[in-house]
Amino acid sequence: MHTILVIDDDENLRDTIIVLLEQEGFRTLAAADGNVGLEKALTAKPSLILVDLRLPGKSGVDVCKALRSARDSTPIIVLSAAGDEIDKVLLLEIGADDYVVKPFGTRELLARIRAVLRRVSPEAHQVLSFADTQVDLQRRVVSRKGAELKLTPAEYNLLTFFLQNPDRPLTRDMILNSVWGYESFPNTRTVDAHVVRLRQKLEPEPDCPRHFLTVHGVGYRFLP
Amino acid sequence: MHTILVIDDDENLRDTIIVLLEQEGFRTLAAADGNVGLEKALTAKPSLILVDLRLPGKSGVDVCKALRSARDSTPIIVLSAAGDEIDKVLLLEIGADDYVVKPFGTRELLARIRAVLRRVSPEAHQVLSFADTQVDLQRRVVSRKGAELKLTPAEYNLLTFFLQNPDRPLTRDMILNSVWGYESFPNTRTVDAHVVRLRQKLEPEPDCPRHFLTVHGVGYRFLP
DNA sequence: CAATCTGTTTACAAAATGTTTACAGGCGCT
DNA sequence: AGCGCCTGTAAACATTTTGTAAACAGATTG
Repeated sequence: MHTILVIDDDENLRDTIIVLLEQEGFRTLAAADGNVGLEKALTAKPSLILVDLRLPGKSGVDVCKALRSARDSTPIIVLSAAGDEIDKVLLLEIGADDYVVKPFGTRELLARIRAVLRRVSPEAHQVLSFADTQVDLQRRVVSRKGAELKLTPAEYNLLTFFLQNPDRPLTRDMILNSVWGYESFPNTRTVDAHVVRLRQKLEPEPDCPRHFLTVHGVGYRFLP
Repeated sequence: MHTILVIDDDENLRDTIIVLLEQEGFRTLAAADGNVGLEKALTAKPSLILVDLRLPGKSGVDVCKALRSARDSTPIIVLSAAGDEIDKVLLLEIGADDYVVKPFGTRELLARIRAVLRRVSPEAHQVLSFADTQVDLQRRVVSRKGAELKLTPAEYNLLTFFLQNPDRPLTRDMILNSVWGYESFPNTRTVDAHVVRLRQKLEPEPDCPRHFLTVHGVGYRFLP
């Protein structure tokens, strides 16, 4: 999970951003001025830094320069007020990765953050595999013997749930709650139907399952 | 496609640059010291060389001199640490084409690389292609089997977004954010309509898409 | 070995999702 | 203003997915 450091002296804006980021599942750190910000940046090793250009104490530019000359390459997105003369070349030279002009929309900010994070920490393709099957969780692609398989959303969700809970008997209720969620109340037979579909697509011999096992009287168990 | 050789003894920086370049579609080669670098430069014929000034063994200056005296005219961009006295005259004399001072931003580096490559091989626009279609990102021109295709701005933007994110399911929201921007809030159906238009203009068989694939329940996926 | 319980499979209709077409407003151009 | 092209939306249509029921199969128990 990513931690994002927000350095801005405007308490109101800072809190707004913090709340937004936490809603989106980021961990956050905050600093009200450049010195504190720089210290947190160096000690807490955030994944990304949002820094205001104008700050009491050290300016945003100073923070960037200090970080980069400490050979720290944490990605930085600069926030700049509408009035500020934005010298793009300067920003790039001090090692900023992107900038956003205030006032900015939440979607814009999030999109820029995600874009920078994606660019910096590329494709740590987490690929789970069992037998001759690979599941690429990032790309949402399942392949067997090199050939891509088409899974429906429900099938894919069920499969990832099995993959995350291998080797353990799972009751139909546990599966329903985790895969379908607490809001929907489908019949427990639904689980069976989908297990059948998974077996047909993923088991070498669908009639004699070797991975999606039945635990009589209990539920199912996935064996990698 | 261009191959870029990176000669730098700082493993961290080297890897960062390599990853960046590969994300941008360059092939890469790496070397940690001047001797290895020189050898790779001569044997692998890269399109461009990034070389640190200070290197163990042969310095960056030595590498340049050696290359040029071997009548090799591969363009060279010199990387220099912030503290280094940069003697521009020296750089020009040894045949460097540009230099970048550390710490530099990723965008700056890419811009310089593209500028040098463009200067050296002016014909070589950055052209992405898939199947029998070429997309010239500089000229914003799309052609198929030599004939120019007329795309509207929205279609072109959508196409380039797909080209830059191949092989990965993209949700309608991601597409909206990236292509339409953060300010506008069009209906997600809008994406569908434009995908249809792209398919009609670019797919050999628009009813049986082979490149702009639907991922049911998720969004779309572009397959080169 | 029947009776009973549990799991499997098939088929199907409802729901969700995606495609296509048509169209009206917007924008630039003459 | 008039024209034409681009675009977003809506509505009709098509397809895929999915939950359920019912028939079937296998396991368990007394």
